[in-house]
Amino acid sequence: MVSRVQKQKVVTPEITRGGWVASGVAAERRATSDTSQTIKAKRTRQNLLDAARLTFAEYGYTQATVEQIVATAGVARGSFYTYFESKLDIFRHLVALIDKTIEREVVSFERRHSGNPIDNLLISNRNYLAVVRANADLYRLVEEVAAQDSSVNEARIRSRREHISRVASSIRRWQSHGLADSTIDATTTATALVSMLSGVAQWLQIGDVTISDHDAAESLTKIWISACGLQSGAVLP
Amino acid sequence: MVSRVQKQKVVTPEITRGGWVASGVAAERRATSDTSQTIKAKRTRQNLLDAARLTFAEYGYTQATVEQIVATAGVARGSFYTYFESKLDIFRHLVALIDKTIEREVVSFERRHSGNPIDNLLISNRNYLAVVRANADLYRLVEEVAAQDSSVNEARIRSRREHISRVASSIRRWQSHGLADSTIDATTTATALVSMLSGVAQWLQIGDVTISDHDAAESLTKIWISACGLQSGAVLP
Amino acid sequence: MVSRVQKQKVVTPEITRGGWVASGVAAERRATSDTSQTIKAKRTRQNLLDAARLTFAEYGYTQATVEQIVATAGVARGSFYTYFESKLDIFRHLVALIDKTIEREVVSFERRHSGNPIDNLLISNRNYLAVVRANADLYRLVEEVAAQDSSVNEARIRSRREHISRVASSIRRWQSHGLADSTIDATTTATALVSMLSGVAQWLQIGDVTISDHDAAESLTKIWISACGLQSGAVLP
Amino acid sequence: MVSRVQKQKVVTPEITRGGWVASGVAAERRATSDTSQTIKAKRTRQNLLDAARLTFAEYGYTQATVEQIVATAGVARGSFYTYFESKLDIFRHLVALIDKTIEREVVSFERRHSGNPIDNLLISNRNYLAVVRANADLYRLVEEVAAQDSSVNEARIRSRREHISRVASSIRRWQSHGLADSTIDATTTATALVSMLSGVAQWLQIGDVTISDHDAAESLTKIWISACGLQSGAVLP
DNA sequence: CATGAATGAGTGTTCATTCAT
DNA sequence: GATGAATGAACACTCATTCAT
Repeated sequence: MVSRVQKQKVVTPEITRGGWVASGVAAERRATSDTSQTIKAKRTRQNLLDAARLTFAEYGYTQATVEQIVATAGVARGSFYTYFESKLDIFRHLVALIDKTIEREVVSFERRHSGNPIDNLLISNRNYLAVVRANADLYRLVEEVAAQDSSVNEARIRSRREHISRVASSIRRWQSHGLADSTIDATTTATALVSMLSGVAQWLQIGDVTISDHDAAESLTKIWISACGLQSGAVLP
Repeated sequence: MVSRVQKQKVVTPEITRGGWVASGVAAERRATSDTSQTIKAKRTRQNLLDAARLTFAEYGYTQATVEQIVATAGVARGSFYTYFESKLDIFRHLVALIDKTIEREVVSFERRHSGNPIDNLLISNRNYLAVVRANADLYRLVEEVAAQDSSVNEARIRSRREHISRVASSIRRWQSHGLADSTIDATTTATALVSMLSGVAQWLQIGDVTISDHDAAESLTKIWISACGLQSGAVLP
Repeated sequence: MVSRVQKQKVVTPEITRGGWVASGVAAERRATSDTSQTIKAKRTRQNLLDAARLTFAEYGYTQATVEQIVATAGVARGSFYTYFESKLDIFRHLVALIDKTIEREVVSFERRHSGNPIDNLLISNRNYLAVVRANADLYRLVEEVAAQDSSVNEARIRSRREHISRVASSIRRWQSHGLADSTIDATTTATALVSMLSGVAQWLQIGDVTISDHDAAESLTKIWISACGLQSGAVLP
Repeated sequence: MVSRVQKQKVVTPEITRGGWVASGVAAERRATSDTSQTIKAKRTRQNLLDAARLTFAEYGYTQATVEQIVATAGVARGSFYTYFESKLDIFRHLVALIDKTIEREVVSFERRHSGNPIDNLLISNRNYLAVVRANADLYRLVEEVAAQDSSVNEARIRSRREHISRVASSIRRWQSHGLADSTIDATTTATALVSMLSGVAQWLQIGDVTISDHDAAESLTKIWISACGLQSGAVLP
């Protein structure tokens, strides 16, 4: 599958590193702008990111226009392309920021090989819910853009796969230490639990639900524990 | 008096019994087409639905064009509007067909008040996975379109809410018969389990996973059982 | 929330200070273009106005296409919408220019409270015929567009009503100074005379008539004088 | 200038009697339907004419659709073309009916060579106002269609020219009998008076005016008399 | 570096007219 | 003669992207 979102006006595409490369003067500037960023430039770039986020959140990816973004950012239309290749590009940058947050807030706890598994689980679930809720506006859009662009779609799938994989590892670790039910299939269970976690996280935003993050994390973790047959007092060495 | 010069493309939505009503010339034809449909007309309509499904599946909603749909269906461009108001309209018709299937294949088992709850659960979960898998192409698109159209978005939310509500009812029924853990919150648990179910269902399609529907249904049902503290031998009167 | 999928071509008119306000991307550009206009921009805009006039004159409003206009102007299709909301919008701009001319060339003489009424009348009638003849191509189209768009229709009616009203005032002023027949009804007579004036003005263009503007103005003024019973030597103080 | 309204789908035009000729099965039926009209056919045809009139009056010519007409008439879409060549064709038939009425109600009085000229004038003016008022809905549309179709435009011009010509003849006849001012130019005066008459007639409809037909006819005739210098007691032999 | 005018391919939708049934 | 499904040319309008100034 090839990205179809950026089809407009791409006249002479040149392949590099498996993707499209921009041409034109703004592109040349972008190439250098990574290294030499004045303070003002950084601020403009950030303004655009903030504006894009607001605009995407309000109108969705497809309906949002570059014009709206630059108007919100208070810069000229052409300046957008000084900092970002395309509408899709700025969206990917936005999503990348969330991924970093997840890595920082959640993954470290999932991976923690020591301490009380249940405590770690509760913390990571709680943080996950918090991060997703804080970025709910963008999360929804990932689904939208994934349907339109293969690179975003693949990134989304990869991210989910890694999440499942990390959770499956944890389960196997627990099993190997006799802390979890050894009869369950780690991958299948991880798939179910990750689906549950992210599904609930998103539903909390859009469903207008009365469940608090705190209660949700408690309940999810309880289900998680019973699904894995985790021993409550267990501690990893 | 209202300006009529700019009538082209101006959609004047009028609400009736909770839906949209068509306006314009083709609309007048459509209005009567429900009652008096030639065999040929029915065939053309079905061709368009099939073609739309294929096209949407391949290109996504946004990228798919009416032109592609009619080309696939082998009819003239204008014929599309003899049967459907718009691209969005045909999409909604497509989705409505799935909803009917779900109602038929799944809901009846969820609602079943008698028999072995676990057996009913396994059947309904299995059917749900099958239906979603069979319609995975469209399911993905619902997310995409929901981001662009409020009516689809609301339908999606309503559908999810009802699903959760049905499951919560089941849990409460089990609890009242002493078959399930009475300490869990029915709604929260139902939210988690429904999220898990639909999350897994979709992931099975897009994740290129090796888990079979059968194994997935088994595992999900097991988690479901343990989450609710369902007694394995239990039978509703 | 409102459906956003069908946004293409959906015109969402919002009333402000008695006019239409633009929406959409090009509209945002247009909004500011009044204040900050490059020389190049001004030229392009004028090119479009000129081209539109030629195209409308040759093909009529309905039959003229934006494509023809931009081809004549030598600009890209999209540029049209940088400067004008729609085909109707550019038409209204064109008509507004004539209205200004009429105001400048004719109304001032009608309103003149001093001097020889007959001289003022002759001048204003002569100028009116000249202005209408010079803009005959557009005047015809106003009738066409008025049948299709209420705002143009209302503007046309308002304009005529004001014209009649101005003439009726003149007649009353003459009557109050004893210069005109006091038995005639000012409004009815004004209606007749204005109808005559504008009717003749248009007929001179389309009727392929041999009457010169000069003779026409003389004759019309003579009829006007006799209809009002104006004293030939009369002078307003 | 060539008619541009009927441009759609005219594939193989054949010229006859200076116009376009229809092709296709409906056309063949039309060819014979003039001679062999069953009662039912006549009724259907009349229904279509009535429906077209209502539809045109409400939506204007351009905005009215054949679909609306047939829906109002309660016949099938295809049946329209059994009776009329095109949308334009039915419009011309409608206009022709008015022309006949004018001929019957007005022209005979204008042409009357005997009796009191002033009485004849008053009657013909009164009738003219009445006829135009009764057909005001269509009269407006003639202007609209004339801008789009040369045949209607030419018919309109011819009609006006004949009107002026008839009035000019009357004036000359009066002059030759010493009943009217011999110094005025008959054609120029006729042009002015006819413009006044038809201008007022239309304005009475659209201007939301309080002047009654009766008063209008009186005033117009008075102006007419003074413009021609008609002797009040004069009688043609 | 910023600007904003210019671009033009692309899209959904309309509707007069035809013609198989 | 009636029907109404099918047709397809035509059109207004959008907006991501480019590039001269």
